Amino acid sequence: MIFSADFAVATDIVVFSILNQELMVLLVKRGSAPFEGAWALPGGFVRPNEGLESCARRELEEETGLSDLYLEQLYSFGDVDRDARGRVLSVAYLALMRAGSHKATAARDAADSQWIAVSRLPKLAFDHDKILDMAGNRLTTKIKYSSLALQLMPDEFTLAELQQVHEILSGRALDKRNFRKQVAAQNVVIETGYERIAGAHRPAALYRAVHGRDVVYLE
Amino acid sequence: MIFSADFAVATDIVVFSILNQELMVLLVKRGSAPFEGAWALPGGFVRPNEGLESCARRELEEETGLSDLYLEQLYSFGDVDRDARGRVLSVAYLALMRAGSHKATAARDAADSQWIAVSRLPKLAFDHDKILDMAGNRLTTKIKYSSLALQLMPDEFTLAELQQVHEILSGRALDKRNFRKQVAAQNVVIETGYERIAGAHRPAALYRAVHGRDVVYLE
DNA sequence: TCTTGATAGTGTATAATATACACTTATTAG
DNA sequence: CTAATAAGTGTATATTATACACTATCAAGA
Repeated sequence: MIFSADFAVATDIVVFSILNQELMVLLVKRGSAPFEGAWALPGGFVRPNEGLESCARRELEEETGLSDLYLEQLYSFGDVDRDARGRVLSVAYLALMRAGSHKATAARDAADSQWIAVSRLPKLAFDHDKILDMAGNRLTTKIKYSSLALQLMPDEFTLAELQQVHEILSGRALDKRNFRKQVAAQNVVIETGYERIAGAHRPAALYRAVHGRDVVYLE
Repeated sequence: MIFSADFAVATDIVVFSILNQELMVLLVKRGSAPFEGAWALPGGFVRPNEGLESCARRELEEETGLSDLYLEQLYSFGDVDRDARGRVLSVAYLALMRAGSHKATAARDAADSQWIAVSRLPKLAFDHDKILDMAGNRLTTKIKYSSLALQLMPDEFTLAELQQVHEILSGRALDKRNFRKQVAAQNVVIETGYERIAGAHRPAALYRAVHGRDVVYLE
């Protein structure tokens, strides 16, 4: 070996989801030092024969019971002193969970994993504040030029629900008619033909993502 | 140590520059196995007490004699089999060199480093083709919504020169008057007050980047 | 010194896109 | 059958993007 192999490599995952009109992130409570008892991003060390994204998916499944999420690589954090135990490089991932599948979180050691509103975050372990901040920025900027927001929606959804998600992420109210015109022009959703009847009012048409779980870029 | 520390971490740098109206990338010829004699991206292993970006800058200086470039992290490549010698994670960086400083490249072991036109690339070592491809995409998309292209310009430049760079990167001709209106509206360049006299024609006003070596995002 | 050739520099009209804005429709509950 | 609630729709205006052609300044050379 002509090179030194003395890094540990980990993945950390920032999982966002919308719950009760709020942007939530999934955190785990650390069970051991360092930062024992503190909140941290789910994640863990990459195994010798495991790819980076595979590691992220496995750690998510193990620590939080979640599987089958949208996942994209975010950034790598490799400051010399970011982990007191040694030299640890973390490859951070941004993950999005479809609304309505929150029950899965209750699986396994769920007592130690919890959805927390991004607007009410505790101080996190390691440099996880920085990672989460970068993930939030990626999310809010990328919804403007891609179909990323659809990854937060259930398989079928109404346009009013999609608009709400955009409003939560952009932090401002959107005009209903203009929003619908834009969505129609983007060709990323299509009517399923079914309707949702939900109360004493006109039923809403249901839509689904044209490109399934792929993210497309809008011209 | 409660975790396995058996990764080698490297940085690889995709340095772009414009030379004679062409987009060029700086490659080095490998002097040892694996891929001995093949072209590769400059880069090398991160030292125990060295940050990722510091490593990228040091390797660039050592292998190509270049310093003081614009640098941004691109993506991390960690496939299990990407290096036959062992498990190597590479953090790739995108670097841009200001035009007119090419002489620096002739320094040191320059025989083994060379600017090659992106349109006439050889097959590269490792997964460096993939890395270079991703860097090219980042560059060409990002110039549309940021002041990134200014990092390819010398300290002082004319608007015609800036337009040429945009035309090379976007691959299409731009209208002179519209280009100048856009540039003026972006507030990222300012006249220096000097002119460049270059031949039997009206001299061109010289401009410089308002934000120096920082990249700003255009609304 | 006058003509030619070369690049710098400038404005306007039209098309396309984005924004602001209010009423009608379908349904359930009482 | 009336009231309440959310779904669904179009148009006029403002803003932004595009297409397009001539004048200005200089150096070289006749």
